[in-house]
Amino acid sequence: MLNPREIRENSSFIEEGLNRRGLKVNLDLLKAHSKKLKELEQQRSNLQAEGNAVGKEVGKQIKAGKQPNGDEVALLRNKGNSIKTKVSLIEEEEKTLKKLIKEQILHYPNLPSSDCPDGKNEKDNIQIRTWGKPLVGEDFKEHWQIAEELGLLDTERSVRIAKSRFVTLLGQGAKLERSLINFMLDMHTSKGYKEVLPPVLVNTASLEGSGQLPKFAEESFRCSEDDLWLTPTAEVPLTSLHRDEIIPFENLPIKYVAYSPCFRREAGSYGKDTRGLIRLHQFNKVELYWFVDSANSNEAYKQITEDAEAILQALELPYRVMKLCTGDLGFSASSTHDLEVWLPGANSYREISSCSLCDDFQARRSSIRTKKGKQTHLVHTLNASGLAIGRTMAAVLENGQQSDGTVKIPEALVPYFGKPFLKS
RNA sequence: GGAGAGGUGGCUGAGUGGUUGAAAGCGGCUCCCUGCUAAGGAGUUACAGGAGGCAACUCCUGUCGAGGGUUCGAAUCCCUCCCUCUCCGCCA
Repeated sequence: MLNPREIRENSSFIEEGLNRRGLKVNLDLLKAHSKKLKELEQQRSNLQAEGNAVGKEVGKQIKAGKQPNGDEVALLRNKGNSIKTKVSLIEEEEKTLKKLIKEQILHYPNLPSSDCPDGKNEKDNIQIRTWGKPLVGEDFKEHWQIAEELGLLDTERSVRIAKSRFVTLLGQGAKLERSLINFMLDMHTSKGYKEVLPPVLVNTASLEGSGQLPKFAEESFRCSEDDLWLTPTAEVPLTSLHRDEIIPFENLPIKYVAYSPCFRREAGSYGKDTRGLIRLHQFNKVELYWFVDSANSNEAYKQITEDAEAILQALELPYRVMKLCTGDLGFSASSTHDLEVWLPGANSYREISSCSLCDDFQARRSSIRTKKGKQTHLVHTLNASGLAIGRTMAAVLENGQQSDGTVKIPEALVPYFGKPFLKS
């Protein structure tokens, strides 16, 4: 959430930031509303002070022996009543204004950080480094083909169970998925991340707190009978793990790693990536999440990205790191590095992790603060996929495929998978 | 699903209409005392918004699960909702 105070006092700065994201906004009206609200609040608070004094005076007089129904007390009562009427009128006005303001502010995304490159869409993203040597050639199969040939998954029967864009992993496929999850969790926990297994049904407040609501309701599955949604990413429950808390300063940074299934409706992506493991309504993901003091978030941003990259390196999967331009930035992020893994079968790089710095955007929405001395201030939050499991499996299959139809398992994964090759 | 109990500060727990943002205890912090430790003493210890001052800080308003209502005045009375706990039933 953008800072309401800043909107009031420095709206052009906010407008510029939103413009860089390609949002043409004029905050004049919002600013006027916000200023008006402050005025009303001040008026009301003055009246309330007056009313409190009247109340106290009545108490004093009755204690001093004045008749509760006597003239002097009645006069004060009248005064109290007239103040009350005025206050309730103002409160009504405040309420509508507040609602109006909140609705608008919740719809505005985070401001891009100053080092975030300007641009319209993913074509303007900037490659900042690459790792490994991409395999290039005509003969590489796509991962869904390999998976089918090796009997790792069943898409057709998954439609019977659920619908399209769901997958059932079988045999070695299921085991490969499980070994990837365990491998990633182990690697991250060994670096000081605390493992979390959160609820995957989350309430509206949680989705609002991390920025998925109110704007992206159509992207999430909702339980119609309850105030619960299927989480689209563990980022949601992890943010809300500390919602409405003041985290002791000495506890920062807090670093979590969570495995969770993720659910997305993928509205608007009909026809895209219809085969295989790339785009599903349900997929597994290991997520990294940091709560840090605002002074240390840039350093943390670098570290969390490297922690995600370490998995790709350990799995010997070539990748590149892209710095997202302002037009491609996610709603809550002020800066994002995408990790794109090389898929020789698809002959392209594919996003496998998104590492984002959210500054105080989620912290403000979720009211997550820390206290240094007597000063309470918002923390900064960061998140990174570490990694998306289905896409990692796709990458392992495509990069490890051999001419004889088997797949070589990366060495680091062998202790988890149990054998160095995948064959039918 | 049935029956009951309850939601107060970091925690335990008082408080049923009038300086109660809230007793007491525990915990935390600061200082004092003490050869060290233990014990002891004094003080301090919620959050949000706003006004004023360079600042230390001072002041105002709101907040005792949430929202309404009664009243000059509500943690305290009334209504609605939410949540938690216990017992029974059911169940992985």
